[in-house]
Amino acid sequence: MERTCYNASLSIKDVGRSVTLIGWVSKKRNLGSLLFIDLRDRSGIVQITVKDDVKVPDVRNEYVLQVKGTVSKKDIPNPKLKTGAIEIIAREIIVVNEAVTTPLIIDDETDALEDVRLKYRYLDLRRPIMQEKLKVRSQIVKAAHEYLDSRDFLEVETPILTLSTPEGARDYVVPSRIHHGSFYALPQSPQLFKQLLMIGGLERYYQIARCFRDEDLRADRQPDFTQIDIETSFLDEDQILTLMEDLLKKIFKDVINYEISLPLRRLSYDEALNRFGSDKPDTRFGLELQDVTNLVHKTPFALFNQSACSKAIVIPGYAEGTSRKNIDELQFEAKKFRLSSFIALKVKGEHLEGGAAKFFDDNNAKALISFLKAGNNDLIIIASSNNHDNVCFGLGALRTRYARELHLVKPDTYDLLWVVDFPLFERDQESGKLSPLHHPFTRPTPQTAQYLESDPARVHASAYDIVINGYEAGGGSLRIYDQKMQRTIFEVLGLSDVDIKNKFGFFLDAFKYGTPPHGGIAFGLDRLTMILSGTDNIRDVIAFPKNLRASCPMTDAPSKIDQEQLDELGIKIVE
RNA sequence: GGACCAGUGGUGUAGCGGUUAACAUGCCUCCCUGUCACGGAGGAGAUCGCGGGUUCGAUUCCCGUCUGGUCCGCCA
Repeated sequence: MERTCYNASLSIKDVGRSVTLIGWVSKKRNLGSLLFIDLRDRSGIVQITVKDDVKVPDVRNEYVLQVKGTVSKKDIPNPKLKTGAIEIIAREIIVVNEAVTTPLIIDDETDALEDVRLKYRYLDLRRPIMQEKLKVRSQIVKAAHEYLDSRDFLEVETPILTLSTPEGARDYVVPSRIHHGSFYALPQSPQLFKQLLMIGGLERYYQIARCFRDEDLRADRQPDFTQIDIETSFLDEDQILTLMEDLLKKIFKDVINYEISLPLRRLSYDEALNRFGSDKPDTRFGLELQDVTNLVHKTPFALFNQSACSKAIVIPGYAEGTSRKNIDELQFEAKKFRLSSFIALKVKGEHLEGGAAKFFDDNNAKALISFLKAGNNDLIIIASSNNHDNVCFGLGALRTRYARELHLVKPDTYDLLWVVDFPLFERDQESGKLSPLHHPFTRPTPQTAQYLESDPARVHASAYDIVINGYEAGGGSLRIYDQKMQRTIFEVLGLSDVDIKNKFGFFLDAFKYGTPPHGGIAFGLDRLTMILSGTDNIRDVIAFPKNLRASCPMTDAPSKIDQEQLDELGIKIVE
């Protein structure tokens, strides 16, 4: 179709030019013998002015129009529009296609709720704000391509139909027609393949990789998501982190023109947990956790003096207006984070108020207030338990909650850091079983590898997470490249010989043939896009996402399939 | 698997033991030559998610259920 240019490319410099534009009717204002049409294309909106000497067909919202006319200067510009200084005096208006009334208002300020937007996603995507987010996503990918290409990385695709492996998330599973009773799995990540590419001598690989995990969804979690997946050979941890910092720097610069200063801070897992109560801390605000175990041990309060760990956070100025009810709500909230209870104390000058204040004599109260550097009207929250991690994670959750409530985070600020030096394993609190904190291919640190069999909890991992604004935006590690060590890890994790052989036999086999030391990382493209486009909803940065029940409101997937298909696959549905 | 919140014209909300179910926006018709959130006049459009219960009477209260969202578990 004939088209001179995009709407928003026109400016005062084009006055007098004859143009042909194509777009959707965003809005019309009919003044009788004068008609204004806001014509929207991907670039933006321009005003079409139709005078009464021009024959106008029936034009309604979201009709597709081709408009021929002349660019003209407006007497009174509209400052709200990029093209506000000009208008197009129409010569001819052609209706390319008609539209019925849309179920949602196509505007950044749409009033539709999310399920309506998802059902009519193709209309939702017409909203400029949505297109902007997809543009950010595309630009991140472009920056990654450019950077990684320039550093000799090769983009390689790995299978979507692959082998189901135990552990980790639940697999999405695909039945085999040729092999009845056998199933492919969709990859939870290309982990094994990218390591095999290193063994295959590729040295530097990347992929914009689709990953699938059949777990419950969240505001920042989809079952079908995308990673910028990277693997390298012969680089040590510092070299990998440096390379990846440069990639992040380019992404932030190219996409939002934001300079991040390098090198990024590194925080050990231990420090992150103890200071911020999280393995993905948002350090744009304070409210740090402080250890008060020794201080509160002196009080005659059983919770305090019988708990191995007591930590506190101080909420500035929050004592005023904090009622019994607020605290109860918070207690309820805290229970979700395995924090069975906490103590709230209000600071009034040099005294404490609140239920547990009676356990503090003047000296202890003063000591606590001065140690925490708490001021008048601050609220002190103390969590105590024999489980150190629960205290930390629980307070960490309350910490972010208060930061949100008190607006302690400035918008458009970015906080990037590495969390490093993770434990290799974590122990399940109920079953006591060991499981890998990262994944079972993570290399133990040289200093701690010796404890693998004797005291696995003591082993640390050569692993790193990139944390941006409190989101885990990516994670990686150096990988095991020694067959014997890989087998030992599987055994420590409790895998039987049969399991090891069936699930990882091909993988372990490959290690024999000169495996290079290697390591890599995967960035969550969806989360990066969320961060750089300022949304906390992952569905906003995916063109056609699933809802919380993992179905697609537009296509109604997943769906039943007919009997013929089931028969072909040798599958019987049990009702 | 669990907790919490919500479900009322196309869309988003208000309401409340008895209403002609309100408002905004969208939609339709008419008027309007400088609008840009145009304005003016009129109009259509809702079995108040579904099922049951309490009640003389339920959109409103109770129970169940479904749907959507937020969170916990889960996400190697």
